[in-house]
Amino acid sequence: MRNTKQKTAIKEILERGGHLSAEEIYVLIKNKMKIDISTIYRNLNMMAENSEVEKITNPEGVAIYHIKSEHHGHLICRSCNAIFEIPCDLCEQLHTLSKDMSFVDTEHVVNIYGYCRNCKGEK
Amino acid sequence: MRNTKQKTAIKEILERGGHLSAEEIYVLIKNKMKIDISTIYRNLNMMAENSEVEKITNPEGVAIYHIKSEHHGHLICRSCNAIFEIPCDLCEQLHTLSKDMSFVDTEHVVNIYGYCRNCKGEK
DNA sequence: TTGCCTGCAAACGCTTTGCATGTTG
DNA sequence: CAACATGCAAAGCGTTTGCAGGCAA
Repeated sequence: MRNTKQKTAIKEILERGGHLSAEEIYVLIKNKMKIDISTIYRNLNMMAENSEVEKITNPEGVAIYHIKSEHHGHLICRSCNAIFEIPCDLCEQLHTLSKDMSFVDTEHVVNIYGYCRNCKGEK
Repeated sequence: MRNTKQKTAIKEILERGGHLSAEEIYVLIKNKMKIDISTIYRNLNMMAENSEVEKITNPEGVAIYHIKSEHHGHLICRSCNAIFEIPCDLCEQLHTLSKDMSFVDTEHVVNIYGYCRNCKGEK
């Protein structure tokens, strides 16, 4: 895997810690250098295969990327689409559940949907 | 919301208890009657708004529909894409977590990815 | 210099939408 | 009869892919 400035730019943005779509990353980078969104997808998918980043799907079906970190859950705001991380103390329980179903678990996702502190009033 | 045979057919299929994409529902119905896939999408989206069915997104980003039931989690097989339900005893904990973040939770999703009993050998 | 990476453009798959027609209540 | 649901076709959107040229090693 070769180093390019596009690749570096994508990593830098993700290392700020956000949860971003390819489109959002694209907008942030294209002001500063020439880049195509297909390059972003290609790099993100590679990084996901290398387990450098994690790919989740938001309620609208759009892929969201963020650097891989400790097991955690997501709070997803139905109003502004913000995603917050929450610590996940449930790993053991989920692993046990899987074993009960003779299922080999490689990963789990805990998503809580609702309204964040800023959007509470709206519904 | 008016009754039509297309609507009835969609409901009947979902009431068998599966987790299906619009395409899969379409294939099952079109052998028996004239139906267009847009009709299926329109009906599923209506039912989702009425909270009759639940809409989740599989790892490939495809919408999957199933009748709304007790809170539960999903075991999702990365090999054959089968989805199994698991009882969810975690509701209270998730609700507490949300409150700690001053987040108003309306719903949560617990997805465990891995390999089901049939596909275990493959990875 | 070699071969991986990029930009560009086109294709792809899932989902939605506009419109004329058919069906329900 | 009026309102709504349907089929059809086309558009929309996020994502992927083929290809020729460019750049890193």
